[in-house]
Amino acid sequence: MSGALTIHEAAETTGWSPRMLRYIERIGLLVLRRSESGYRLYGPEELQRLRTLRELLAEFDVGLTDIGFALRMRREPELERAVDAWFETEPRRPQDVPADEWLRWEQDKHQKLIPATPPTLEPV
Amino acid sequence: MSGALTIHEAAETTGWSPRMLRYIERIGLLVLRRSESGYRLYGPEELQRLRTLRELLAEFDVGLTDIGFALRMRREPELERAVDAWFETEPRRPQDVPADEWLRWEQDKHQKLIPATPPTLEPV
DNA sequence: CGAACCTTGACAAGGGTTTGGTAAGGTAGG
DNA sequence: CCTACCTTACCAAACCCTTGTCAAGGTTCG
Repeated sequence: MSGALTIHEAAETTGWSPRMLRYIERIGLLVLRRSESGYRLYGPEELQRLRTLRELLAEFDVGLTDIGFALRMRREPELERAVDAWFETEPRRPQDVPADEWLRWEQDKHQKLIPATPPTLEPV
Repeated sequence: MSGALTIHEAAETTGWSPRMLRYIERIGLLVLRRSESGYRLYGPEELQRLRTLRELLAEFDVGLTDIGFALRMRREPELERAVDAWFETEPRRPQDVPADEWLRWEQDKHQKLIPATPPTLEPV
């Protein structure tokens, strides 16, 4: 086999395990070409996306299912519209929420889960 | 208390349990006013959003955490940008990728391919 | 005052997610 | 032909999400 990498080679250069590479394909985050005999083929584009995905998850402390949901919203415009509509109904104005209360919530939320990344949030 | 409902009353008219109403607030999906003594106050807008949220989850079979992630993307533009960027199939230039990898890719470009299975998936 | 609310915090059970491992069988290439 | 890879399918441990419930204490109001 020449050219594209097989799953173990892809695992080495991307930092994912072969098991996770199959999982990532299974949840729809990456569509892979297959060789005639059914082997997954990882080209440079796929490898780069896998590396970027890794950084994305680490940097923002999100999970694969989160990205899976983002994908679902992109694929299902109805879903995206429904979610957008839900967020836009009756936007609560900032002065409705005391600033210190809001800050306290965000601190609590992150102090257990995300030690590394500070929220950097703006009052909407 | 000026017309707003307390948590048990809100639970009855929205179909959520009091426990879940607190949970929904905790994950940031709803910001509630509080009475002087700290009681959560549910006004007509909150009640409507809670009903809509219920329908949203049921209709599309998504979870509260999914909506929580959508909320995070709205609050953290960096995250949204990163996710959007990942989904873009960016045009791949050779310098994005190690030279030998690119070479192997070029050599393999015309290999016969088996189309990937459509990304619609059953749960594992 | 006392009943019936409310608050936060904690424990827990059931189910889904994540990730690895292993097994049975097909494929690639020296 | 042999070895090392690949495939799918299943079992499993560790974790997280969902949801209920209970405890200790504050509030409302008859």
